[in-house]
Amino acid sequence: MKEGPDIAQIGALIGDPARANMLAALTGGRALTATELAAAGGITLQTASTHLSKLETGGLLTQRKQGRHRYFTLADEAVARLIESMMGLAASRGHLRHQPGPKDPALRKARICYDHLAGDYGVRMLDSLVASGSIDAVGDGLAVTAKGESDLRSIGIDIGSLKSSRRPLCRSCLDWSERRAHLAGSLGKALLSNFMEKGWARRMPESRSVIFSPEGERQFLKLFPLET
Amino acid sequence: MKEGPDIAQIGALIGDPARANMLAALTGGRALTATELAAAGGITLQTASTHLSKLETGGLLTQRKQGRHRYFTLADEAVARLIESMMGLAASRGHLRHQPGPKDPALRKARICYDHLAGDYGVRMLDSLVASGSIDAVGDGLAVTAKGESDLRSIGIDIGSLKSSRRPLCRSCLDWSERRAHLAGSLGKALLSNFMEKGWARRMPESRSVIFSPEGERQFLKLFPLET
DNA sequence: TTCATACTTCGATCGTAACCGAAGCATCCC
DNA sequence: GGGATGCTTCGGTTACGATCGAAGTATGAA
Repeated sequence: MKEGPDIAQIGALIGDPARANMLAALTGGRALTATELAAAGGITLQTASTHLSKLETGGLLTQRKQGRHRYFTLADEAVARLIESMMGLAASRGHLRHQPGPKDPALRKARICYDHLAGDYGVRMLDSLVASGSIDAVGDGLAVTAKGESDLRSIGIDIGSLKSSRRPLCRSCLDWSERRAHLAGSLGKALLSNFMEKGWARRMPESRSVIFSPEGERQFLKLFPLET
Repeated sequence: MKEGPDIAQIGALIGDPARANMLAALTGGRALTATELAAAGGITLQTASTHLSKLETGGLLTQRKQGRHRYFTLADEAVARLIESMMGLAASRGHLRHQPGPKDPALRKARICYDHLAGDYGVRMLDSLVASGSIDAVGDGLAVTAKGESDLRSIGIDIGSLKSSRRPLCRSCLDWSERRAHLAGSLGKALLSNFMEKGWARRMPESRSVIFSPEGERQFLKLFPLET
């Protein structure tokens, strides 16, 4: 029975609460320093340091020195997907870190998932893109249609240049709060940065929440209507 | 930073080597007894018992009493997917339980992944189905075409009845040995059972290996040719 | 009933790893 | 240079959980 890859190492790395919290914080997509991650994990800097080196040698994180800071990121999009899918499973099994509180609503409405939009608004956006025929949903897979390509160009997104990257253009990502798919991949990322550049939305510091301005919200809801 | 689902619980469950081995064994899709799982985990029956109850209350396993036996299965296809994707990640990070040994080749060639065919043959089958136009690959998603529906019917698989199940018809599943996608979902399952009913292939006891008979292998390779 | 098998629960041991205080480097600023 | 900040390494404590022996419960067989 000693065959195949070793799941236990990765499981154990994620299995420690402090480390899990740090990883969850990094799902926000931002590179964070050791000190910030220590706070996220609820531990002292020394302890965080050893945890971080374990996560790095385990291949889940990469670090980048910048001056006297050390910035940590998830090693890979694959890691981000694993974390998100574990969140999905955990949510479906009722393993919650706390009961839904007052801070949750904003998070459920719109938040960052690695580098794209998640939560109610993320799900709505994908639904709307599919309903309008901009994106073709086949099974689990997503593809931009010709109509979608021109529609998206009109709001300032060039599909052609996105296609050239090695990263998949569209990918569906299971949303742990909505339990439905939202849009990941390079297009998901491009859309979110587009909103932020236009000033429609901005990130909250120290959190994964995404806040829409009143005008941005109006535009967003108009651009991605819900058909009833 | 106390927001969202608790990954650590699930990670910790998978993080113990004995439990990880038991879960990996269950990825074979068979229901296994506590005694068999104890052997798979390399531990005594008492220890296995406590592990199994933890896994069950954690929502990763379900058990079914049958006489004086207790049969355990993965709770869900979602759990199976998580385990497989962790295997993929572990393999890509070089976390191997042992160096490739003499027993590996059969496993790399064809093995069970929950309930469908994986390994070299699994990847080949999907490639061939896509190349022949039986399956449409859009991004990560897969869909059966009209041609595929009739082709598959001719080998004894009724897509119509599969569609009625709640489970997705096609799903791509990342193969940890080939690092490419193979076919999962109810169609993947149906194809494998079709091969076994025809006597083309059978499972090895105590292992995830799938062994093709000489005639079965001939037929399989003819049915799913590799275009060069 | 008696015995055997399959499994669980109890109790105790033991190892490992998480943790923090303190000290040690490295980098930046003045 | 001196002093601050960011992080790592060391050492020692502590706590949790994995482990197994032994005893207990349930099911089946004789």
